[in-house]
Amino acid sequence: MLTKKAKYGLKAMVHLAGVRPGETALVADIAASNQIPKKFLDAILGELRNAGFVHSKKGKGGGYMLARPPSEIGVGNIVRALDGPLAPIQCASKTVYRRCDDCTDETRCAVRLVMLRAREAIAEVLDKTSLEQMRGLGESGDGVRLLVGGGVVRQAMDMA
Amino acid sequence: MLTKKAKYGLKAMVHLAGVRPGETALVADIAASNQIPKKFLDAILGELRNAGFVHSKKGKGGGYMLARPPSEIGVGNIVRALDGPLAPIQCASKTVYRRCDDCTDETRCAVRLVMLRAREAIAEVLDKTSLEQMRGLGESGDGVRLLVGGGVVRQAMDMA
DNA sequence: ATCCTACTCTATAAATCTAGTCAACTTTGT
DNA sequence: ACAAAGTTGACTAGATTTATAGAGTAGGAT
Ligand code: FES
Ligand code: FES
Repeated sequence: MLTKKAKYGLKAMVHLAGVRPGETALVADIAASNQIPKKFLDAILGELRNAGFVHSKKGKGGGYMLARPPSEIGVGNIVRALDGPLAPIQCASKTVYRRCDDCTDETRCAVRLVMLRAREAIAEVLDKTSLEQMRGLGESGDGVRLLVGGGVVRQAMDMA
Repeated sequence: MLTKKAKYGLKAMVHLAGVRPGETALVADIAASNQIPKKFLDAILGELRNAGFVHSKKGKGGGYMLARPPSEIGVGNIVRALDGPLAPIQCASKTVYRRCDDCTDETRCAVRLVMLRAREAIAEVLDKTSLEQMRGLGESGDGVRLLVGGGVVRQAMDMA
């Protein structure tokens, strides 16, 4: 189960992907727009900054902005930065593998082998979806239309 | 991330799938074989019993046994019983859907739409794998060939 | 009767989620 | 140069869930 930290982080990133490039968004605004506890979002954006996903600027006119264009940011990596490995279990992770103390033969552990497949399935979805594509999902009329490639889409709008 | 409860539960179920039909396995034995804290496993098997996956018998010669043949038990349902919905986020669950308080328009929420796809991918793996098949994974020599005791099923394993 | 086994209840340590307070930095007005 | 206001950042703290341990209770076999 995704933690609220990751959920809020993703919502914030989607929000940031919606501001015009070069401009910043205030934590207070992001929090209000998405109904996220402000102080929690503070900490989350701090982690995303340390992980290199966003840049921050203090003082008047400050705020947060994406560090790279949203088409180059993978959803899976955002989740990894906030919630750790995608794999349901650490011994099935490819990025942050860690042995299970309680399994003697990892290569024949049924649980691990099933979860490896699950990890593959999750990564297939999350790592092949860019932040831009994810944002596009929410923009499309009724969520049925899929978008292809990284090229895209409508750029207008941002809620007031 | 799968909790340890589910991980231990799955290991216990695999163990139970390995005893001869009609016979029982002791909690102490399952715990020792799989290096699971006994008292925790006690509670886990209790939940699995309440969920109807296993039967228990007290007294000498007692223990636990599967309630149905392992080929009729889906791995996804075991996980659901212990850790709740497979979906990374509740609003993306099909079995235990619950609205997000913090999202105004659920049908256009980018986070939900992505997680809906993730849920689909996870369910595809976990719901189409039976306990028997999962156990078979651990039995096979190196994960490429897999034979299942009883009715032999050959199953190609894509990735590694 | 007594042994074996599942079951229940209570308790402790860690992680998660949320709020509050104050400190550090950056721009702007004078 | 200086003060003030706007903004992120860091530190503490309480409520809730997760993971584990201990002691003891209840039910069944011989
Ligand atoms: S090796 Fe990780 S669950 Fe068995
Ligand atoms: S509706 Fe659940 S995350 Fe938006």
